[in-house]
Amino acid sequence: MSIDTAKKPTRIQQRNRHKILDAALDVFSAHGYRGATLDQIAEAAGMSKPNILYYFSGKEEIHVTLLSQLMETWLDPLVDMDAQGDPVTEILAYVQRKLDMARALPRESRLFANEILQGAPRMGPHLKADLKPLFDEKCAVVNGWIKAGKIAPVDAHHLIFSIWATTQHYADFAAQISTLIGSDVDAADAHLRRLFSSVLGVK
Amino acid sequence: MSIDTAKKPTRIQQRNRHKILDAALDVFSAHGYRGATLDQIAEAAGMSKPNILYYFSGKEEIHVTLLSQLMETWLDPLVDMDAQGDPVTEILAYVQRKLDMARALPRESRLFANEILQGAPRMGPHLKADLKPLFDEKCAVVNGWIKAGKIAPVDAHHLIFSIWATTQHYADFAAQISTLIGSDVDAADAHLRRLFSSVLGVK
DNA sequence: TCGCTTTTTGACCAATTGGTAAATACACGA
DNA sequence: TCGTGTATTTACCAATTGGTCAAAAAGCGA
Repeated sequence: MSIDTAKKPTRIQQRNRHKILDAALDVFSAHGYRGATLDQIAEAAGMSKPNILYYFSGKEEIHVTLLSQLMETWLDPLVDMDAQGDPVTEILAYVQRKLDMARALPRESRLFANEILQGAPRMGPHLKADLKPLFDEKCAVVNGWIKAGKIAPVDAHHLIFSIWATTQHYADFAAQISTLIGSDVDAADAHLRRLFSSVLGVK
Repeated sequence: MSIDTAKKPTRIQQRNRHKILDAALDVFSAHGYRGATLDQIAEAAGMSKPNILYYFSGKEEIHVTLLSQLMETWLDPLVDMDAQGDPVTEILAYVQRKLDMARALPRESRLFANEILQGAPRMGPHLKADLKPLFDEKCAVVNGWIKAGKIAPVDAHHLIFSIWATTQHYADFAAQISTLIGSDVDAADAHLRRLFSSVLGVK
């Protein structure tokens, strides 16, 4: 019986699919979609290539599965930004959550960056369907805070872009950063806190 | 006679090498090193694959040539930051130059981002040899400005990282940005000016 | 233990890839 | 116009790649 016919997955299936996805995340995030090979993934997973293809219908399905899973956790920090909370606190907490996530999940960050760099060929729909509504909603929240005089009049779109750029930079450009400075973890936190609190109008 | 034996290059050689590098920049920046194929480059250049290999010894040499050429122009905006000028003016002008460059040379930005994302396998030496000294020098300049009380006490390292991240983001993540907002060019300029001037202590 | 399903593998394949060899077409100074 | 080095192409190759198939192995309920 084929695997995807809506039966409850075996414990072996769960474990192996997870092993494959973890190995694939290593390989895809390091080499990009085209640069990754099924043989690399198979070796990293400690399984044979045909066995990989027993659990996934092909290379692309593995990649798409990773991107879909990623999209969920990737949006969480922004989802949690609360329109009812204190604006500056909320925004700075969002920055911190993004930074923590980039540090905890650097492979996911690079997988995402790779996909976007290449024009989001496999994630365009996801961006429009999942990210855009959330982005618009939170921009509206920020603009509401501005109109209420709670924060300085920044451009909401570009404020969020700046937060994404500066936080993900530490994961995506780690190779560059590590050749320029020894890892200086707390300094990044403090710097970004200072950067964004000052633009929001905190004295 | 082989090409690289230190004879002056023919006009045809110059033109074709340039055509190849331009085509390769298209392909490499869109697909990454491993994802790019010589056939794609050949087609984009309007030449046959063996003819490409008549001008370059292989795929890797094309890529390395592009990265070397890029490194020069890539550092220019930072080189021009003048320790003798007005600190805030100098830093904001640097931000603007980086932003202009990301807009004028998005392919180069993505080529660079691709290389760093994958751990800088072909550019590690360049980073240490060219980028690091310049980076250290300019960090010292910024720290000098801070000690002189000319700007607020920011972390020089992370300030520069933030400038790189926010400016290059517009080139590297263009696919994402264009699905979230219609291109809003001037707003990015104004936003980054506000962001960095506020953190530098400008009221 | 038996019998059936799930899981795993070794052998294989067609397409693509980076690269080569040799022959041909071309430019251009004498 | 001719001859020599330059430029280009056609035909090809070995290695790699994503993927298939049938057979073997391993689980597992009865």
